[in-house]
Order: sequence, then C-alpha cells, then structure tokens
Amino acid sequence: MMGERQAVAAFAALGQDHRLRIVRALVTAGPDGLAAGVLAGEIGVSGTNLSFHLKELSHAGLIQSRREGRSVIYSAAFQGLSDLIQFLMRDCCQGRPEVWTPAIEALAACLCTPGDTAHA
Amino acid sequence: MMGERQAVAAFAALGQDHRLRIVRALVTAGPDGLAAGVLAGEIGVSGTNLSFHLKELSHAGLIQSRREGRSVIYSAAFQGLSDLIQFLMRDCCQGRPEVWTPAIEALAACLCTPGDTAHA
DNA sequence: GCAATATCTCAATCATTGTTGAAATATAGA
DNA sequence: TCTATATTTCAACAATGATTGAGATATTGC
Repeated sequence: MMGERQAVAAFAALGQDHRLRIVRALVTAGPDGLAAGVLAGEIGVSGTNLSFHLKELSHAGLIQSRREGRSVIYSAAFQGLSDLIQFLMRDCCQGRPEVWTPAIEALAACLCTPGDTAHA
Repeated sequence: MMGERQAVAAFAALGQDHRLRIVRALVTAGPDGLAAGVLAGEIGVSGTNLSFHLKELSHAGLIQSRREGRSVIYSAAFQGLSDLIQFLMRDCCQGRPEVWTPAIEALAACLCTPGDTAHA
C-alpha cells in the first residue's frame, strides 16, 4: 500500500512536462519498452537530460530498466502506476459518487474499446 | 477531458508534502470544507505559506474556495480529482489487467466499507 | 468609525530542480 | 586492441519553487 511520502515522490515525478511524456510513451510502448536513445528522439530532449529524468522516474518507482546489448531499455512500472491510481482513489472515493462514477466510466470505456488509442 | 498540460499542473501541485496533505485533509472534510485558519493549524504551516499553496492548488483545479463571514472556506474540487484519476487510468489501463484490476479492487473496498476511514 | 480577527499580497531570501557540455563507463564488432 | 555506438556521471549555471515577515484588504461586532 503506497504511503504519503511515496505518493508525493510519484506526483512530483509526473509533474514535469518531459517526465509525463516519457511515462506516457513507455506506457503506450508496453512491457517491451523503448531504448533510451529512441525515447530521447521521441520526447525531443538531449541524452544527458533524458538520463536525468529517467533516474527521477526510476527513483519514484514509475519506470524500470534492463540492458539489452549496448542499449538500455526502459519500460513502465505498471505496478507503481497502479499503486498511484489506488492512492488517489482511496482518498477521493469515500462515499462520493461524483468522484468515482466518472472514473469507472473511463475505465469501462478503456475496456470496451481495446483497439482505440485512448489519447489520440 | 483533461489534457497533458493540465495533468502536469495537477501532478506538480500534488507533488509537494504540504499540498498533498492539504488536499487529503480537504477530501476527508468533504464538501463542507475547512477554513484557511483551521487548515493552517492542521497542516502545521504559517498562514502566509498556506495561502501560497492554496493558490497553487486552486490554479491546478484541485480545490475551490468560498467566503463565509470573515473566513474563507476551502474544499476539494472533486471534479478535478476525478479528472486526474481518469487521466491516469486512460493512459495506464489499455489492455493491461495488472494495472486496472488492483484499482478496481481498491474502489470496491472503498464502496463496501463506507464507514471505515480508508487511510487510518 | 474603531478595534479585532482572518486572510492575502508583496518583496526578499534560500533551497531545489532543470539544463547543458565535457568527460567517463559499458558494449559490440573489426 | 582499437573504434564506434549508447548511455551515464559530473560540475556548472539558470530557472523555478518554497518560506518568511511586514504591510494591505476584507469582515464582524462594539
């Protein structure tokens, strides 16, 4: 169960343009992930800078990495993301349908249209 | 539907100890909200400093305020919080049960035990 | 109107974060 | 081993964020 300290770290990590884009790109890429170089091109940021942000996200438990040949492959830490969603919901859904009803609907929409890109 | 820019602002707002505690206190307080002075005492922060953080949260669309007598009452913007949850889920639940299954379970736990304090 | 309470704005300061280029590390192939 | 490729670490600087105290604004009751 995610605590307040971890949640702050995770939110802070996501509260930056480049880092949010990195996470979204990695989530979209799935478990296969993306090499750091590819990611740098996609996000439009220098290798040095990307490395800095990747470390931040890694410390926050939102991404993970593995080496493959001379590339380092980064991928989303789905468990970490899931924990964060749960943390938000734990606080916000306490008997307040106006909060969790739309969340459920969004979830249902995702589940019912698996082929659609949800953020086109 | 929340965009990337708004999401970054919301995450950045939550990625700070005092602000996360403010939001949690306001969510727990419900629609009635809390006066700024009460909140300052609860969080343990000076009035000036609290005011700064409240403005940040307000700009991010996570809280709202109304005047009542000589107090300003702050309350959680449940719609904004809901939008943020949806943003996270939209990105993360794309055909990945390992992400959204625990989220649903957390939600179910909240719904089944309405009297329990979810973060005791 | 005056004094008391509650909150906010402003300017200054200090700490943290983001960015960059140069040098270091790790891997693969000739 | 030497070279090329991929990524990270380091030191510096610029930009942003957090905190504080003093003064300004708004509201209530006398």
